[in-house]
Amino acid sequence: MQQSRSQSAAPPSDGSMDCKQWFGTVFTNDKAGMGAVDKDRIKNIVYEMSKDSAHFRNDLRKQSQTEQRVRKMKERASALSPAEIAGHTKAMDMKIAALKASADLTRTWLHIDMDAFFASVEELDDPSLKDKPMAVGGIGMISTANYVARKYGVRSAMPGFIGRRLCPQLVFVKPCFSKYVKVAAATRAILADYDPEFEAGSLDEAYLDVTDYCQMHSTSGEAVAEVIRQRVREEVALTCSCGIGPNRLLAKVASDIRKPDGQFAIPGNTTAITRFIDLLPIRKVPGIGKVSEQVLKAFGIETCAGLIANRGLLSALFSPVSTNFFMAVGLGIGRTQHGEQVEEGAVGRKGMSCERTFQAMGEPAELEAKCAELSEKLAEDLASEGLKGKTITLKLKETNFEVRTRNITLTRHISSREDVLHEALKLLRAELPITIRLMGIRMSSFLETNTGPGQRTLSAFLKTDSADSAAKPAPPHQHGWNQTFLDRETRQELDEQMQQHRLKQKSEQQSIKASAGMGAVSDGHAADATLAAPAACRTCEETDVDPGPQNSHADQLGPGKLNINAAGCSQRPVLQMKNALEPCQAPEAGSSQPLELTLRDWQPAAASQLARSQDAPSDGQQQRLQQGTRTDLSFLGGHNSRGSPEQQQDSASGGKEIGHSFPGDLTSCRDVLDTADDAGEPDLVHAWDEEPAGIGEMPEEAHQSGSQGAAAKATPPGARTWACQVCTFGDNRPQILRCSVCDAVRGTTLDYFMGHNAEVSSASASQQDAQDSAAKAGSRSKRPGLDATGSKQKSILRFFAGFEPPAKAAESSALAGSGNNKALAGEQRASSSVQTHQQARSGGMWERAEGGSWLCKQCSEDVLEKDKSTHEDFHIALDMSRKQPGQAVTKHMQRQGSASMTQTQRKRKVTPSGSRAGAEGMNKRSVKSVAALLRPTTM
DNA sequence: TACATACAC
DNA sequence: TATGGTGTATGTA
Ligand SMILES: Nc1ccn([C@H]2C[C@H](O)[C@@H](COP(=O)(O)OP(=O)(O)OP(=O)(O)O)O2)c(=O)n1
Ligand SMILES: [Mg+2]
Ligand SMILES: [Mg+2]
Ligand SMILES: [Mg+2]
Repeated sequence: MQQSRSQSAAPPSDGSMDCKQWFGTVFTNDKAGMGAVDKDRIKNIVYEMSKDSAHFRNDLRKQSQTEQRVRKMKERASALSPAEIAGHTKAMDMKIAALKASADLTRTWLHIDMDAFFASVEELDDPSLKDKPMAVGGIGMISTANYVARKYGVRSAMPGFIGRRLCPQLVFVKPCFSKYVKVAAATRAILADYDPEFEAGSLDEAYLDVTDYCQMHSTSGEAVAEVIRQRVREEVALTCSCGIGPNRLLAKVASDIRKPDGQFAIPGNTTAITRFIDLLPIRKVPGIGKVSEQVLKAFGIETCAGLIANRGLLSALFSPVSTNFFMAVGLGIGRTQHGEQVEEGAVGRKGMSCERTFQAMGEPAELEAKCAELSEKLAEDLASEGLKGKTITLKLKETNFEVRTRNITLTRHISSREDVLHEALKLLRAELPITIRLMGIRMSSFLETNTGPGQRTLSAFLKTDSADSAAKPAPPHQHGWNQTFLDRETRQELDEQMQQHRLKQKSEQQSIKASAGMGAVSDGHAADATLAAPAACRTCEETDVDPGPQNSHADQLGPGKLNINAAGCSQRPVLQMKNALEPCQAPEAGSSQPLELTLRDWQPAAASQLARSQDAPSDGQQQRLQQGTRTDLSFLGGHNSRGSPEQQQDSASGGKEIGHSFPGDLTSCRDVLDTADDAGEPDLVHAWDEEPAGIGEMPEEAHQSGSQGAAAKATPPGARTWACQVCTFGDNRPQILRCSVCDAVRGTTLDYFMGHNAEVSSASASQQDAQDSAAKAGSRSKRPGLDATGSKQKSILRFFAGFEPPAKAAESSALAGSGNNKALAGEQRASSSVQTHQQARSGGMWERAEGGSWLCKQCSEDVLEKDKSTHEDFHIALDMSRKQPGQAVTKHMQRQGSASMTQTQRKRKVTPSGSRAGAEGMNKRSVKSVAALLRPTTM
């Protein structure tokens, strides 16, 4: 059948092009802020600087492969008979009909994406960068650039030296993930007010289903977007862009249209959707990247209308998965549900890896040493999550940039450094001799621990148990369980238990609340009386509560709920970095310092309160802090870098929706769409590139609160910080914390961590712990709006991967990733609960036992040195569950009054953004990245 | 299961 | 001189 719609006229080409011409597409494709750039100039500069490099030759190699692929497809296409095409078209018509029938246009989704995120955060620290072209990264790699720099063609993933050539005045700033994580946390705290179940796609973006919110408040998605952007501007001092649409795909694509600092809505009617999607360049679709774009263009498909118009051809040439994806995209249909939550004890991730780029090496001894380093690091990460896998993959990138992966699947699951190294070395030796610039090790095929079908889970046990008696469930150790409790699996169960406990308490408390009013609040305060002055909490009570969010999430996290935030309930934002960071680690090489983040404070009232607090630094102090920090880190310039975390996200699977049947028959779905109803004619503006508006200015006062003690507390060299396992485990959890007392949703993992770091003096290690653990996740795979799968990811972060040795300057990689948890581990500290935690940890809870182990004074358990931290976390969690019978929260107090926050979200399966799976209701998501960004710009 | 690719941030 | 790190999905064998 004929396509009723015509694709944009793109002369089908043979897919090949002149070398230079093709290369010109590198870094010149559409990107926000690049509308006015001189693409030819960029093309020439990039080409000239790259043409003799190994990297460029690798690009050519890949390009020729793509061309080859296109040639084959063309051959197949020309061999198709008209009948075959007709058959495929018919099939697609049916598929389209099914998609339409299952489409749900009644939801309202928002996709929020921060503008030039890393760069904007750096501008907060140093406002003088605002009007200068600036890039976050290093001479080796740029993570992102501010909009001023984008005018010169500088952009993400571009080598710094090319950026510098494009713009000689380009200022380089090393990435500092911890700052980005904090800012992201602050932003998310705001988002949670509109959809407590929002899904973070990465550190800088999130999907919100505001359907319920809109209904409840009789408002529209656009209005909500305006409010959110305004709040982000005021409370976080950054601008973001928002896309509003009936599904995730459309919201995601829309968020890029008015960027920066803008929003764009696609109404939920077929007319509007069709108009929008038809003209949308395919490359704008998440999941369609450089290669897919090139292939599709070879068939004359440049905009999404072409996906439908050429449905028969696409069906004949592409796999069903891709074809379905293309049809959904062409119809503007995407997921309309949040990702599904990960089952309790299930291993969410599919794999975990560690890789590093370094100066080329080929010496076996060196290679093996590198392998050992990676094994160690990976083993640590695996241990941090209690994972054991049986497939080890060794990744080698030759000096010509060709990548080789070799893997082996064992019959048993392993996790130790020794075992990992042993297997990795075998894989490595089989490849010798070889000279490489990168090595990586990945573990996958994880052992699913717990919760087997026939296995009775601890939570189930407790549930039953507690249900039978009025007594609160006894803490695990009181049940006579031994130290196996400290194992990760067991901890997961403990987590469940805590959740159940909390749930129960919550319901109890709610009834109490109903009859006693503030009683609960008082109780909460009382619990922590020693730490804080309740007075400050008063303001909280006025905070209005959003019922929805609350009950849906308050209990998710188990123990995690601690509170955090030192600032006091009245101060909204969580951030307050005051004590923040202590760098979790050592000096990173070059990264801009973590401490600076001055997260602002929010409202005037809060500001005044802050001013009073002893921690609140004056503006002057703050500046000094910042400067100091910078200076301190300057020495980094050289070698290692380390990274920090970023964040992650999730997604889930799609479900089916309710049907919308369209009139008529589908022979020509497109026609149906065309004539389909609808009112509201949105004026869709297809102005993909807006002029870069500058980044929003912030009110001076927004820069007040700050970190104060931060700088002061430098972590002693060699000091190692530990992440609170209790709070950490459950990766992927979105980090929102809700104050059980006042219901304010503010904190985040960061805040969280703020209070949980404890230093362990000596200890070995690498401080990378923190970073490492941070998030690693971030994957992406599926086509964003649509995907379907769901896997989880962790998040991660780490960064600074950089170069090692010889190169004096290392670069670090910062990347973006998503992930949340651990990453931050080391960073901050907050005032309140922090102390509690620190006491728990460091305080005299340990006594030397014979044999080198330790005796826990609280439970008399004999614990090994390596398990101390976990054990401490166990007590913390226990403590919390007891104190807070009422609800999720644990405390609400603190010195100047802090709010207790309860973590709100839980992990979800993550479907990468570009997954093609599940055409209609797919899910997906996550990310991360890092960057090598850091090489010193010294050159 | 093994490997390479594509994609996302 | 110089081009990142982590993760998921997909296609093919
Ligand atoms: N290849 C990439 C892409 C992105 N990032 C990091 C830096 C970005 O600031 C952040 C968010 O990515 P975005 O794609 O959202 O880009 P920006 O936020 O920088 O810019 P925009 O205003 O276009 O959203 O992720 C990265 O490290 N490496
Ligand atoms: Mg962004
Ligand atoms: Mg983004
Ligand atoms: Mg795309």
